Amino acid sequence: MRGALFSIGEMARFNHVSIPTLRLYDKLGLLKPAFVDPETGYRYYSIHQNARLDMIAYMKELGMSLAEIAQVLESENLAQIETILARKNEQIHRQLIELKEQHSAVERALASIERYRKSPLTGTLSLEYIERRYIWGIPCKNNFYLDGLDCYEEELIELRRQLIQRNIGQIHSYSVGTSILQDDFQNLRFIPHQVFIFTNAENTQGLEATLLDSGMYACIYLDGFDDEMACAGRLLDFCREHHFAIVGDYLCEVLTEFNVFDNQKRSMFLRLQIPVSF
Amino acid sequence: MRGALFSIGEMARFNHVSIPTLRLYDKLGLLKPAFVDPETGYRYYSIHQNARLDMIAYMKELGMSLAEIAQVLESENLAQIETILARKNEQIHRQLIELKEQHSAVERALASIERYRKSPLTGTLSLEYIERRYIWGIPCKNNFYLDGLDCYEEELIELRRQLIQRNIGQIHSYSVGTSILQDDFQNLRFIPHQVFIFTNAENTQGLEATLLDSGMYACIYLDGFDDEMACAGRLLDFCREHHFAIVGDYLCEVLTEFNVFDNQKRSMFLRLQIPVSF
DNA sequence: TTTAAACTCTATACCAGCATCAGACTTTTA
DNA sequence: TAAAAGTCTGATGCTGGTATAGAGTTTAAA
Repeated sequence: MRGALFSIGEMARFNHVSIPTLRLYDKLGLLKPAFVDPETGYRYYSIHQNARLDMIAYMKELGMSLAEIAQVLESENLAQIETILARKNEQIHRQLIELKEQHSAVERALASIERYRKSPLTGTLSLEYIERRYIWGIPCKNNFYLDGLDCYEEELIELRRQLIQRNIGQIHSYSVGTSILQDDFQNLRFIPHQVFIFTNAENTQGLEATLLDSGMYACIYLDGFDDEMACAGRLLDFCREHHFAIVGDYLCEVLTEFNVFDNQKRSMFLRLQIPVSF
Repeated sequence: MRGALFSIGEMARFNHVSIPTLRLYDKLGLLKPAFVDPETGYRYYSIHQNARLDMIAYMKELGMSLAEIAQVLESENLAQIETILARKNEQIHRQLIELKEQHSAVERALASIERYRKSPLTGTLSLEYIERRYIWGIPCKNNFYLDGLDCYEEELIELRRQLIQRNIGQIHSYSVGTSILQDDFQNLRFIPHQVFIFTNAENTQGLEATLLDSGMYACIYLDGFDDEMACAGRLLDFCREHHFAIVGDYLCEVLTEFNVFDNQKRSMFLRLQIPVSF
């Protein structure tokens, strides 16, 4: 037992921490060695100091920072530990929520890629039943059909600004869309009405989201905004050929964004939609 | 619009990031400005680059590191995103489990302090009903009753080692105890039998924990190991006076450890227990 | 046109909780 | 007695930025 004193390496092994960690704790005053050789500076620890190291490890497990731990160890105040623990509890709660959101974001991202893989080819026309959705957005100030993508970006900037103002930070967790009023669309007047995010009833804290009821939609898939107007025209033709009655506004839904690979322009996969009845 | 180019400050405002962040992204190659004035070094961004910044923010929300993001942006490979996302999903899962454990550890700590507050004074004898518990431990090699606290520390080191070997790292989340065989105890032979942790059926992955059935226990509370033998003696007397039949091994349970305030010795609050029947 | 205000540049340090060196010294083992 | 293993101090790096300092640039008002 050599007088019940251990070298730093032994102490590290016993307590399953690293040597630099012990040196750090020494420097921070969390755990001073029981004895330091004044000649060589070698650190020697007593076996009793395991207890202190246990306590440090425990507090670390509770998620406390070394500074907090040092504070507690110094103040020797039980009530303060309780305060810190209560605070830590709240923090864990927040982290838990954040992590869950992250998790669902990742799931959505994976689903989105999957969906892109299985989506029909660009230009495909279809008639689909779409479940009820909610949207929240702002009116468009510019006409990006006339003035190009720059204006669309400006609308997005404004939408983001407003969302952040309402404490809905994570715009990326939602998919974006734009609309044209029914009447305008039926006459092929490409005048943007709204730019919005799709949301669900749950996460509309503070937002008065608009309900889009479930129903049949005439749809066309395409990648990129460039062909939107042409495709929208085809979609209208499609409706007329089959004598579908248009019963609502035109929607352009961004299914997946792949602006990863291009720092010049957004490249997206879109689904244009018109609600119809028969 | 000045040719659709923005200064770094404007870009930062539009996208709700800080200027240093943009500079960092530039340096890391995540987002190079569309134009850099070769004379002044001023950065100018195109409005189209919002999309790229969106994507970066999105990937950050998914919990990816900047290095990972750079990798994806460089490789331009969709399959790789999927790989990274899947990996991230696992990581989130692990973090979630960890966080939940942390949470319950904090709760236990708070409960433990509460319990300490409400525990009887040291030396109090009592007869208590204790719910069923599980323990897992190792035989004692040394007699810490004879050889002092140092030997107890050695046992703890070994217990910890074995637990870590079995992937039960967080010993601090459990409370510790020691036992003496019934026969030894009844003859006041202080020969440690086991050192163990209290656990519950759920988290005994891989451990064959021993069941301690519910029942009545004669108990005595005390703070610190120093008086354990004396108190154990009083406990035995207590049983004999009241004609309790001892029906199992003697247990010494560490209710709360306050090794915070003392780097020389552990200071604990203990409950000595003997299962009895009438 | 001048001047002041606002902006931007680079470079550096800082945060936590260590890990990982380098270069010099000490202890233990063969 | 020499070699191997251990330890010392001090510096540097990691992440995702923030916050400085000191110098230069752009923009707006006077």
